[in-house]
Amino acid sequence: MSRAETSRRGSRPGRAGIRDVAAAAGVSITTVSDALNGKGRLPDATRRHVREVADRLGYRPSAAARTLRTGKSGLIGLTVTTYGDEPFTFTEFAYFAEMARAATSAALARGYALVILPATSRHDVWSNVALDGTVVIDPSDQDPVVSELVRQGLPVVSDGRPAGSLPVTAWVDNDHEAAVLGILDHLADAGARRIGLLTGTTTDTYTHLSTTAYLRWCERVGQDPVYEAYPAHDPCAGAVAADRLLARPDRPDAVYGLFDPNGTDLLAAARRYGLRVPDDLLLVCCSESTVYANTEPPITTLSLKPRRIGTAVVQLLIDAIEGVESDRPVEQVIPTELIVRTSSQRRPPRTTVSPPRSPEDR
Amino acid sequence: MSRAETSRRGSRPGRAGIRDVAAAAGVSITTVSDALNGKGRLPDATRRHVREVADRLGYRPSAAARTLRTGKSGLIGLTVTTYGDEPFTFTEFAYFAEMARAATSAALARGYALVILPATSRHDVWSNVALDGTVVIDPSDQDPVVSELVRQGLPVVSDGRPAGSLPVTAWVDNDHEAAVLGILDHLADAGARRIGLLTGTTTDTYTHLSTTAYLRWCERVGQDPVYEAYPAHDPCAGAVAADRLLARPDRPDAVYGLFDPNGTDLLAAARRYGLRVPDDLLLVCCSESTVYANTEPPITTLSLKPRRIGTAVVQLLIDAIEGVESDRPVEQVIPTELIVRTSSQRRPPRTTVSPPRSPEDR
DNA sequence: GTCGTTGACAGACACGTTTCTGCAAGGTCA
DNA sequence: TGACCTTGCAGAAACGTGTCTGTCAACGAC
Repeated sequence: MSRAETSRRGSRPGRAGIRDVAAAAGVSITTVSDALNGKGRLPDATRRHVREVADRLGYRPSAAARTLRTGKSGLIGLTVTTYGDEPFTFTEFAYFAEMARAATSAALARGYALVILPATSRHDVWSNVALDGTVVIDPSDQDPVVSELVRQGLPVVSDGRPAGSLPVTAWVDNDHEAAVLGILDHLADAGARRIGLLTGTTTDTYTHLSTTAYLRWCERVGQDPVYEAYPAHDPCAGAVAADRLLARPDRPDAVYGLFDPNGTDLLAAARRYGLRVPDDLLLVCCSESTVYANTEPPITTLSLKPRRIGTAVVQLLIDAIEGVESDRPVEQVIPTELIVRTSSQRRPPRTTVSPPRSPEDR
Repeated sequence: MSRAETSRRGSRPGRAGIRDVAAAAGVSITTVSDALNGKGRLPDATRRHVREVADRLGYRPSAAARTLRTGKSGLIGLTVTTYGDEPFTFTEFAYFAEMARAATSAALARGYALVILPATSRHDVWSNVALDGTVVIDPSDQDPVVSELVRQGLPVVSDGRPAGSLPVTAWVDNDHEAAVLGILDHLADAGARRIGLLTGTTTDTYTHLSTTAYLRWCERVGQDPVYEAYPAHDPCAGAVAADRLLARPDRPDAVYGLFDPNGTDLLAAARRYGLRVPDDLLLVCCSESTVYANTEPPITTLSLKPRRIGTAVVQLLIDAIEGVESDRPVEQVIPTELIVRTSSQRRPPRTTVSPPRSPEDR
């Protein structure tokens, strides 16, 4: 009687509130909440009745109100690095796309959604969204965003071992040094005498670790380093750097490229200089792209396993958010995979250059 | 005196509320809110003082509370299509990555953040996040998610002209029919006599429109259609389909591939059959990838301009959210760009197959 | 001297949930 | 038969903002 069926003045026609459901079902707000969330102690009949009424009214609980009350939003931030003017860039395209895809998928499977955020400290955007935690990709040393998030008590998991004393909750990374050493050994085994490196000028951990590992390997085997660096976010610069590397007087007979497009860049440069791959030049690059299976010749690639990384990062983050005591280590090293193709293998018996055969020959 | 300096029992050490700021500044909650949001009528001295105190306390307004109060969350959904088991997939990789990048960038520039959501109607995820509006990529006919969102009164902008009578707020798309016709004419001009198509088995609008345009073009010029279809989300199937297309007795002398990896797939298949590109086979594919500038030979590609599309979609959506009366049309057609490279041009004077020359020859 | 007007702020409510506390009815046991 | 527990549900207090309404002092005009 005293209950207001009109659910106050501001009742939007398209949005039914929990009060409307309670009124329509003839029960209290508490009962509706308990029935829909599977809490409290209610007989199944009441539970079913409330659910049926809620469905009929098309009731959707307000995410904002739930977040305000429970303190959990079900949202995870995904922070990506920024280069120069571009407010936001997916460098290492296929890597990031795959990683983001796996992360999104893993998050959704546990009921969370991902919010894409820039690494810049634009407070107005960061503070406008209620996050339960954040995934940070390759944070820089003393990253202010990470510090701020940690200060607020939010868990932060990073893709990439944090440099310095960045206080992240957990991290996942490849063993980049081991990967580079493995590739260099692989190339040396294939007969390379002077191995060159195509690297980046940026200061991220991946570039730094890989370059350092290369330099140390050179020192160990007594080879002079032969490398060219370029800003990795500029695709044209990569082609130029590949060209420079092969134009040097101390031209390498094998090259490892740290970034995704380096394979085609190096292949094109090799063609310009009349170098045959793999006869005159062995080639490996780090890439997640499948195009290298079908280039001429197919190019050996190093996969960083972004899907495993994306999945692992999100699992760790959600474990931390929910306070789950999982048996997952908080510092995970994901093994890389070297996909060996023609470009890094000298053909042991030198066959004639065979013209492609049509399937009828088989 | 009666004011509680301890800000109630549940005061988290890392989180200062608006009450704490008010108490520390010696003013009321109203004054703090007005000072920080630039409303009300306050002397500049008070405004500055409040801001200074808020900064000192590291005050960040609660996004959830603000959303609950104002009804605006500053979040935009980005819905991507789902294929089979994969809960979530970025097909047409580079296209989606570029589109998402541009959309994120445009949204951030206007103070919004993007949430990645699956097209499946998993209500638990959708209703857990407060959205101001949604971008839908290539919605299917009678998409239940779109209907539900519209029913809730949320604006929905689609990338791709909506099929049927889907009630979206606005849409942006390329003129796929014109693009296909342009490519077919381009290939015919280059001397193609029988043009084949590599297409998909999925029912999305892009595939449908492109295939239909191809069939109509064939009918008009009196050519028998020569095409192979495969599930676009399976990369291996693409290679097989490319092989099938070139193995047919009525082998085409030119092929257009609708999907990103088709270029390398077709190139590899052509090599297997001993077909030279472009001499024996003209090639064009739809792709945003830059690898086709450096393949041997470079492959002509059609760009759908995903960055312009991503930007336009977000601008339209935010205009609708904010009720801005912009002069932007609610149905936008973005022109495509054909990047003509070697693979679709017969060399007018038939030169000898020149071995790659080293730069010293120049 | 009183009355409207304006500036500067405070009190209180509402947003829509979740959840703690509590109450009545009915069953069980000493 | 009362003490006590369980069941089924209702009331009301938060969560942290934004904002409407109202108060108090100062001030000029009649």
